Amino acid sequence: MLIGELAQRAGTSTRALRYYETHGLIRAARSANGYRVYDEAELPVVREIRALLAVGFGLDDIRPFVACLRAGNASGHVCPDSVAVLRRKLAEVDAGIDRLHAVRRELRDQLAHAITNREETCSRLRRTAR
Amino acid sequence: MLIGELAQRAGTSTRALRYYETHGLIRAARSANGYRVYDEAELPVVREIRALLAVGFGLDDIRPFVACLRAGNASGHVCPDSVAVLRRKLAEVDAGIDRLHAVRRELRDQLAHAITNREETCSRLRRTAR
DNA sequence: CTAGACCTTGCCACCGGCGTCAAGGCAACC
DNA sequence: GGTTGCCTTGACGCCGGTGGCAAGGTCTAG
Repeated sequence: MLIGELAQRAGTSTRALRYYETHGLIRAARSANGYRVYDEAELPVVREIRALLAVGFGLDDIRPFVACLRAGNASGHVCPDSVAVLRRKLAEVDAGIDRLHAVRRELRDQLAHAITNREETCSRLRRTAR
Repeated sequence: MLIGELAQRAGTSTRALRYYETHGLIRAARSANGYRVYDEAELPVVREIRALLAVGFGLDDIRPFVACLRAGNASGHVCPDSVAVLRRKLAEVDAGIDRLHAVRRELRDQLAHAITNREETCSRLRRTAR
């Protein structure tokens, strides 16, 4: 399988595949003319990468999942390193949610305050506009 | 007031202040030797910029708030344009929260699934490790 | 006079996951 | 042999808010 076919079957671009390779996530043999030749087993690896990227993982986070898949597991999630990353990401997401809630609260307060004070203060703006 | 003093009083760097200036957010007169000279009124403007940046606004979003402050309002939030930005940001934050909740759900499922299947699949990894 | 503490403009680096050329080689078909 | 369509490496762009450095001007205290 050449890079174009793998890209198409995995729903990504050849550019992305080369990028994953330079970062040690996928492997390719080379044919006589220098073309990358992929084993069928790379397809689930690429799909795993894409799925994890879509969830918000970085390439470094994804590495243990790939290693887990290569070790013969049906899922890349079942190995200790993967689980550790999953736990960490879950904590990060929780922190992100908390942060966004804090931001949301502040935005709501500011918005409420702005609307309450709109009448008295905007008269000044209207004078300026004239 | 020179740029160093303004930076210190606003809790930021001279580099940031020059950046804000190139993006039309703050203003400075020039002294005979070419130094930027800031009016006292720039201090609350810079503070507003910093506060909004900290909440996650981009410089473009901040512009209407600055204009509102310059129009003489005690708060930069009370003008229609600012309110529109606040509303938009609030919607964006809500969307972000929803997205993170979806990610969180998926992570929890994957984590649960990984732990459930750990025993049967990790034996294979242990064999590989030897 | 000199050291050092300001100030000036300008440009490169960063982060991350690519997109998008550029310039070229190789394969297959008409 | 020319066109088309694959492939190769390499390098720049992006986004946004800085940090940091270079090379220089300016002001002040000792």
